[in-house]
Formats: sequence, C-alpha cells, structure tokens
Amino acid sequence: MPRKVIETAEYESLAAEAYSIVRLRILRGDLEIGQIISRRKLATELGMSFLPVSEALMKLEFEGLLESRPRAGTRVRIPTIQDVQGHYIVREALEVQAARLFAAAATANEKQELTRLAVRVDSLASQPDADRYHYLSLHEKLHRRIAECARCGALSEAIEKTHALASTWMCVGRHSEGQGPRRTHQDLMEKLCAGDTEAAAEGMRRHIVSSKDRAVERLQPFFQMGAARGTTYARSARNQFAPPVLLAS
Amino acid sequence: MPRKVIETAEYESLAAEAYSIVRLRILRGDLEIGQIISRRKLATELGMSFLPVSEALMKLEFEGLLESRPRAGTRVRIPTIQDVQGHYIVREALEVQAARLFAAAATANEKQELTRLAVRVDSLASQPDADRYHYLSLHEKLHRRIAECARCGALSEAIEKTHALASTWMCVGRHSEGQGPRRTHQDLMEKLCAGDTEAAAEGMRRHIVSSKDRAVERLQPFFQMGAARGTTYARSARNQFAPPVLLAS
DNA sequence: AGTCGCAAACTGGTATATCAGAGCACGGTC
DNA sequence: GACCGTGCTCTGATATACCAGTTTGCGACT
Repeated sequence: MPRKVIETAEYESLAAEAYSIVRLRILRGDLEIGQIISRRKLATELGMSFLPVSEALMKLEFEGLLESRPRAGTRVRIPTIQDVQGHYIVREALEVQAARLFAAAATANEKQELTRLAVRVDSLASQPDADRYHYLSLHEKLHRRIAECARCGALSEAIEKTHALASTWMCVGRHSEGQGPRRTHQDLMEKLCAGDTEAAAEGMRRHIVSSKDRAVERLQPFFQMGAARGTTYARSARNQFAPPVLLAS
Repeated sequence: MPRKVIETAEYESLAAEAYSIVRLRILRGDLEIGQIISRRKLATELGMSFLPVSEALMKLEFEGLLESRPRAGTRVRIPTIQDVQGHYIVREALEVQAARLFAAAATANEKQELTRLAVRVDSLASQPDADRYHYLSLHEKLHRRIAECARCGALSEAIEKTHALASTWMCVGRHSEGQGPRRTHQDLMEKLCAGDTEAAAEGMRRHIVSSKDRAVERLQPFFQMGAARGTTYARSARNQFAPPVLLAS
C-alpha cells in the first residue's frame, strides 16, 4: 500500500491531503475544465481509500470547483456565463467591503508590503512563459492579504472560499499577446493606500469588474460546452480544448 | 434496520436527509449552542449508517453551524464576538449588493409580494409566543426572495449559505419584552421599492447593521463560554444556558 | 450506413468493521 | 484536601465490501 505522492507537508488527515492535492491540480491546470475525476482511481493513485478522496471531492464541489451527479461521475465544473458573472458580482461585494476596511485599518508597513507584492504580481502577469500556478498563488496571496489587513476574519475567509473558483476561470484561454506590461494591481494598491475610504472601494470595484469582463471573454468556448450539459454527461466532457495559458487578471 | 424519522419528503440520498434533519434541529433550537452531537448515536437514531451522517455534519461544519476537532467531537458552534461581527460584515456586503440589484431588476408584482411578506415577518416578530422556526423560515424566505429577485443565482446562493448561520445566532437570548410592534422589515421594503438604487442599498445596510448590534448584545453570555474553549472541549460544552427564545431581527 | 437496444464496466452511495487518539472518572500520591 | 497519573470509554477517521444507478461500446436490426 504505497503512500508517497507528496511528502513536503504533513496533513492532519488523509482527506485534507487529498483535498490539497486535487485543488492544486485544478489550479495548476493538470485537470482541465470539464475533465472527469474518478474517485476510485484517484484513491488508488494516492494510496488511500475511497472515503477520504470522496470527502475531499465533496468539499471541492461545495466550493464550486467541481460538479457531480449522484451515480454518474465528478468533473471539473463547466460554468455557464451566468455562473461567471454572478461569481464576480459576489466577489465584488466582498472585496469592495474589504477594500473599505483596508483603507481604514491597514498600517503603513502593510501598505508598503502589499504594494511591493502588487509589483511582483503585475510583472509576472506580463511574462508569457511564467508558471501558471506560481502566478495564481501570488495573485491569491495579494487579495488574501488585503482582506487580512482589513482585520475581519470572517470576511477574509469568505473571500478565500470564492477566490479559488475565480482562479480556475481566470487562467483559461489564450494569453493576449503584445499588450505590454500591466499595472492593474499597482493601480489598485495606489487607490487602496490613498487614504480615502470611498476611493479605495471604487478602485476595487473597477478592478473586479474589469477582471470579470476578461474572464467572460476568455471562457467563451467553454460556455457552449456547458450548454451541451443537458444531454449526456461524459460525452460532452470528452471534448478537448486547447490547454489553458497563463493570463493576467 | 428502521428507517422512519420524517417521511414528509423524499431525499435523493441519506446524507441529504440527515443534513436537513440536523439543520432543522439547530434552527429550531432542539440543539443548542455548544451542544455536542455524536455521529454514531445520531446514525442509530436516524436508522442509517455512520457515513451519511458524517457527510451531513461535515457540510454543516463547512457552513459554519458546527465545529469539530479531529477525534474529539462535534458540537454546535460557539461563536466569538469577532465571529458574529465578522459574519454580519459579510452579510452586509452581500445583501447590500442584492438590494442594489433588486431595486433595478424587481418587477412590481415581486415588490408587492415581498411587502406583504414583510408585514407577516414583522407581525410574527412582535408575538412573544410565536414558534421560533416558523419565524425563522419566514424571515429567511424574505431575504432569500429579495436575493432571487435580484436575478443573480450566485449571489442568492451565497446569501443562503451565510443566512442559516445568522439564524442560529439571531434567536438566542431573551425576548425583549414590551417593545411593541416592530416595523423593521416593512421599513426595509419601503426603501427597496422606492426606486432609488442607492437608497435601497443604504436601507439594507442599516437593516443589517442594526441586526448585528442586537445579535451581539443577545449572545453576550455565550462569548464567555467561547472564551473557555481553549481549555477543555467537552467540559465547556456541558454548561447549560437558558433555552433560546424567539426574537425579531 | 445509420439507429436502436442491451449488457458489461464503471460511477458514486452506503453498510460494517476496525483503529488511533481524546476525554474523563477514578484512585493513588503528596 | 488538592493534584496528578492511569486506564476505560467514547469520538471521529479509515479500510474493505457490496449495492444500485449511469454510461457506453458493441452488435443486431432497419
């Protein structure tokens, strides 16, 4: 019964380990949108039983990254265009709230730290050959730190839960080339640090809305795939799309 | 192997059935804050196996109604004061967004329907002897319908997930007597239907903030209970408080 | 050649059994 | 009398086995 897939971290339960691994694979792009996941095969591969894997996938489904039908199968969620737009509306509500609190509560040190982080995020977004997961981690960290500096645990928790979903959608599609270096996150941080609460909120709002527009545009081919969902389950999932490419948000 | 606890509804899985039952019991007040739940006993009682129950409790924990420690036990969550305040900050963000969309998208029929509903909610809140769960259902329905009329599935889903939590906290404590009839929700609906987007948003913001203040006040005795959480797990949960009483929000 | 139907293979869901760790009561010690 | 250790009991976590429903490929039929 082999039990070595990753040994960098010690998890408190097998289910937690499986959860991290699958989540990583989705964000990394190893598992593409629509790809089917077999709980049994995954369990064998990870050297654990069916139950922990099942529990992990259930949690990921609850977070919106996966979708499953009772006895048919589990696959990486294929969003509809309403899903994506709605998701960004939720994110807008949460992160604007965070921006407001951030502007009021963040210390000078924190503002400096996050501004530096924003520079790294933007520069990574401009590199077409950057590792997708590396970029995502950094981007997620920036948004998470903003929420944390807002001094509200429940809010940052809620944002973290919605963010993984955004990440998977954000990275799909082709990298729009020749756009030159981006300054999206640096601009955002400027607004957040200016000291004006409402300006910070408005800055975040625009940031999210423009992310939404890009995500919608990029996911276009998948929406038709999602439309075929009503018919068969696995047949539509077999459609193969071009592998996802890193893109800025 | 007896299988009859409630037979009013047919569930697609045993886990879904267990989820509904436990959720109902928490909202109803049969399970109080801090009370310990044994998966095995519950499984026996419901006439099903350990696994579906486990799955149901896991989902409830994810929603924030329960808390568990790996091999120690599961209990109804004892919030800290930061938990409650943070939770209402999240709700504020989401529901203000919903109010904004509602003001723009709701039809005249829907506005009329929800205004009537608001009257019922307020009148039930004024009755000290009203059934707690009945009131909660109606209150939840009002807020859910507002979100639904905002025409954004992801948003109403997010609100629904956060709302059950609020419900459990909202009902704890003693009914503040002699306050006379409330008009909280009727006032809210007036703002939402006035036609001005920003006025609607502001009206919802105030509604949530005042709910928060009342919840914090009412949960005061439990916060000390939560503070003892660091020491022993079960001992602090054994503390018995006065049974919860219906109260308006 | 296209379509329909059937059966094998696979899916997730559930039951039972077992394991390791946490809580807690009891009894001994200081 | 207060404190600490020890062991019993109960908790959730996991493995294995089995079941019912879904998918799908292959073959027969039109």
